[in-house]
This record gives sequence, C-alpha cells and structure tokens, in this order.
Amino acid sequence: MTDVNPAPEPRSLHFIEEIVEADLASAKHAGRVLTRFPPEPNGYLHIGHAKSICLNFGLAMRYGGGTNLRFDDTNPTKEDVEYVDSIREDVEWLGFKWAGEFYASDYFQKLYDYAEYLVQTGKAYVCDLSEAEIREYRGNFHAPGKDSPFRTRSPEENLELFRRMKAGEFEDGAKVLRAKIDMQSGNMNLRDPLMYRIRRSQHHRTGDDWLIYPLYDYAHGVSDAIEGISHSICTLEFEDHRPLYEWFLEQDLEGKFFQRPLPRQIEFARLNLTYTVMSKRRLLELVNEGHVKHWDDPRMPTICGLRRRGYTPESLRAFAERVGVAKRDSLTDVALLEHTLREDLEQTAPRRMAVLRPLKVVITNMAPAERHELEVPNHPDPLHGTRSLFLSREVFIEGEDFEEVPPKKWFRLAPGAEVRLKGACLIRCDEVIKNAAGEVVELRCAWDPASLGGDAPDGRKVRGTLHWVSAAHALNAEVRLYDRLFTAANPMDVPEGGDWRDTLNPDSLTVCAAKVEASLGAAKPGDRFQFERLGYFCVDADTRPGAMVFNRTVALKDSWAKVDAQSKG
RNA sequence: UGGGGAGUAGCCAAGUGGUAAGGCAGCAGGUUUUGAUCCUGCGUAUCGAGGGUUCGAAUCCUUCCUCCCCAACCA
Repeated sequence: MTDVNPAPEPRSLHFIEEIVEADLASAKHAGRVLTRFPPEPNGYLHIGHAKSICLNFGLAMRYGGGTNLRFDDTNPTKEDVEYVDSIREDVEWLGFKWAGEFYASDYFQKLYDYAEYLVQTGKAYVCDLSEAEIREYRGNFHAPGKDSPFRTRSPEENLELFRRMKAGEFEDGAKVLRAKIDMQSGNMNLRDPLMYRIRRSQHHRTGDDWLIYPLYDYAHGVSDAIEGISHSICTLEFEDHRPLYEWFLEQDLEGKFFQRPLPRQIEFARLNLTYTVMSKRRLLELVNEGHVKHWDDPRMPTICGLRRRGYTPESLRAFAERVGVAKRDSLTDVALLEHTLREDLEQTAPRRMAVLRPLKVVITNMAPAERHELEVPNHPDPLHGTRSLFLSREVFIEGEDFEEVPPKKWFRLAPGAEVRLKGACLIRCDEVIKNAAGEVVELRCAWDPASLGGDAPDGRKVRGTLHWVSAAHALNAEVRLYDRLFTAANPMDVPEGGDWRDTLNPDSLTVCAAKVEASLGAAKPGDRFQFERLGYFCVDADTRPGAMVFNRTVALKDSWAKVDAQSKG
C-alpha cells in the first residue's frame, strides 16, 4: 500500500505563513527562519501546547529553518527540573528535533548587563514603592497612573542601587527595577513595568547565584533577540505586550546587544477543545483533588495523558494541521481530534478480537475436544498478514450482541437468528439459558460446519457478524473504557453560583473484566490494536505478566447506536 | 467616556472589489465476513447589523452591536 500517508492536500497559507513568506521575499532575515517553543517548566504540556509546538516546528521545517526549545525559567519559586524532563520527552515524542536547547536562565548575566545599560541610559530606575503602592500608583483602566516618587532618581544612583540589589543588600520585595516608559499610557503594560524583583530562592539551574530575577516581559524578548529568533509566536493574550516587547529591544540604540533585524512577536488564538479544560491550573486541580490519577491519566488532555491513552504523534500533528491557525477565539469540537486519531489508527492498527462483557455460547453440535484452526487477516488490507485463531465448542460473544426480544433492524444474535462469528463460521441460536434472577447467562447454538471460514456455501445471506473469542483459548484482561471527563461542552461556561467541577463526568472511567484472544498475550505496553467492532485499544503501562491492562483509545463510530437511540425515543 | 483584538453554516476555516474553498459534525444512499473503513449525494451561510462608495462589496468608507484579553514583584 503506497497511500498510507498521502501528501497533505495543498492548503492556503495561514496568516503567519504569509508573514514569513513576505519576510523571505524581502530577505528581511536573509532567508533565515528561527522560531522557538518557550514553555515555563512549571507543569506538564497539554494538547494546546502541542498546537503551538506543531506551529513553531512546522513553520521552521516548511521554510528550512530551525526551532529552539527554550525553557522560560525566570521564576524559581514555581519551576522544577521534573517538568523540564517531561517537556523534552513530549516534544520529542511528537516527532520534533530542536535546533538548540536553551534556558532563559542561560541569559541571566546578559539580561543583567542590558538592564544596567538601560539604567545608565536613563530608561530604567530602581523603585522603593511597596507592592501595594505600585499597584495603587499604576491606576486602572479608567484612571491614568501617576509617577513613582523614585522615578527621577539619577542614573548614577539607580546604577548603584541596582548593583546593591544584585549584591543582596536589600530584603526580598524591598526594591524593584522598573522600565521608565509612560504612567499615563492606555496600555497598562507600559505604565513603568517591572523588570527585576529581589527573590532569595534556589533556582533549579543557577542555584543561589542570583538574588534578583527578571520578569517575563523583559526576559522574553531579550532572550529571543539573543538567540536571533526571527518570528516569536505566542498566544493572543500577549497582544498588548507587543509594544513592550518592542520597546525593550529598541532601547539598544547603539546596537551593542542584539543582532538585527530584531525578532517580531506574532500572536495566534490558543486551542480550546469541547468537553475539556486546558489551563495548567485546572489540570493541576484535577490531579490534586483526585478526579484523575495523575498527569498522565488517559482522560487528561496532557500530552503524556494522550500518549498513555493511545493517541499517536501523527494523529496529533494532523489535528494541529486541520484545526488551523487564526486570531479568532475558538472552541474546537473534540470530534475533530477523534477523527484524526481514527484516521491514523484505521490504517495502522492490527485487528484483534476481544469481548468486553462476555456471554457464553455453547455450540451444541461441536464435540468438546474439537478444535478448528483458522487463519484470519490482521487487517482489511491483506498486506498486514494473518494470524492463527482457534474455534472450539465454547466461545464468548459480546453481551450486547444478543437480544432476546430484538428491536427492528437488529441483525445481531437473537433466538432463532443466525449470525457469523467473524472469520469462523455461522451459528444459529437455539436456546437461551437464564439464571435464577432471569438473566441470560448462556446461549445454546448450532453451527454450520460447511461455513467454516465464515461463508455459507449455499450463498444464504447473513447480515450480522460478531466478534468472539474461544473460551478454551481466551486470556483474561482488564479493559479500561474512557469517556469524556466533562459532560458540558464548555466546562468553563458555568452558570451563576456554579463551579466548573460540577460538570465532571462521574462515568468517565469504566473497567471491564474482558476476554481477549490468545495472540494478545505477547503484546507490550504501548502496542495498539483495533478490537474488532469495538474500537482502538492500547496496552497500558499497568500491564503485568498474566494481568494485562488495555485502554480504550477511542471507540469506532457506531451508527447502530444512533439508530437504536432514536428508535428508543 | 482606557488600551488591544475578533466577528464567514452546529464547530473550525479559506477568501485580500468580480459574484462564498475545504475539513469536522449531521443527513440520505451504495459497497462490506467490523452496523467500522471506503464511495456517492445533500447546506440557499441575511459573510454581526445599518448606511455609503462602485457597473459590481465578505472584501473599501462609515456608524453601531456582540464577544475575548489587559489593572501578579506569573508566564
């Protein structure tokens, strides 16, 4: 098969590609495209980050450039190496290689040097106002701010004070370094934003070398400029930080610090998904409050969660491509994600049989010791080969595939009905055995030996084909079925007095004691399969010898479920 | 009575003055040893609204409406 990965259809350029192409056409960066993915190592990456990763790396790949992985570690009180490792692993797993691995903390000295320069040129000053006073002086949306009384300190005094801040002569919070811009600006970001704060805290990389730490607005653009980033892509909420981003870089009037041209910040709309929460804070709460087991719980939208669930990197990349890049706030239907997943797995996942809720079927006209070896295809596409399966007198079928009183259009098993056991034979239900409670516990069927292989030689039509496993050969396995974590399309859209947690789905996890075909005994954690007629599953990391655990990655589309639901009103 | 963005079908999203791509979802058929896949067909989208310019406007001008972001020593 040659069209497993068809070339992506030609697609019109999105607005960032247009900007890059225009820059390429004008030779602005001499044909260079260098982007960066700048996570703060304070949490796990989620699918929203995956969109950003695909955008940044995809752009660079498309135009022959590179992407730096830069950890934005300017706040030592919140960051940790634990997250650095997971971020690296996730980006790699998604299939991307970074040009360089950097840390904002690599630039602490350069950041400090440039800050001294800004102090010396009168563009920054040391302010003694308290946190509350700074807030008060800043004003609000309707009232302009007022100048700090320390705003007029001389460059000499500021330089001395700034050096003493660095040397540890002041208490945490006693002083800050501020950019001298415009306390009257309508853009709050320009009302003399903070550049440095004093914080005696162990940094995960620089230890206790530094007592002062730069803030995002100052550190980010400068880090971009130091690395020679051409296009600095971020999300919409940073749109009104852009004047500040540019201001900091443009104060390098003599060109002593940064190469030209300077990087350009471009903002796009972050990803939102239906039935999902995406903020790090909410995800952390889900973990801490025990609504899920951990960051890699298969119900989590984290990259590690999706990975454990069985998502493929290809499907995530395809999703990022299809969801588009624009500036409009959007809420993408999670069905699109599931579509790109199925699209990939349909082509690649070997087929196997497993029964989630086993119902015993005894084939009365087969001898107890009778065994029929069957060679069945691993996939509708013969290129995937075949495997061997045994049929014997007792088999399990799916509990849902039998109805004593079948609804209209039912073509599964029912008293007197004939169905096909996939890849095996035709059976007809003759008798229904119930327990004392009246529940169906066993079916007595007769098989047509002439149909071995699955076809009736006389050409009679059998609509229903069921998956099954041989009781004598089946393995026990735990199968975990996942459903959406929330029952509301937008969990964040809470009614008055409500909480986003109110829409948590109590049935997001269902565990089944399943029977699976023997060949699955050799499967290793991470292996993916399609369980015929059920969905795509993968072997979970919890699997132990003799105790297999499967996750349902995603169910197959089920048009019968719709018909059935409609007929039931 | 601040600043910055955005409004094209249920959800994304092309379109850049010449008469509304595509995908997802949905619906209807066909094929089928997975009710899967695959194939075919199906949408009159008041292009947020009004006014204007023009032979012609989703695209230009104008007024208005709606939604999102910003007042951490977070990023």
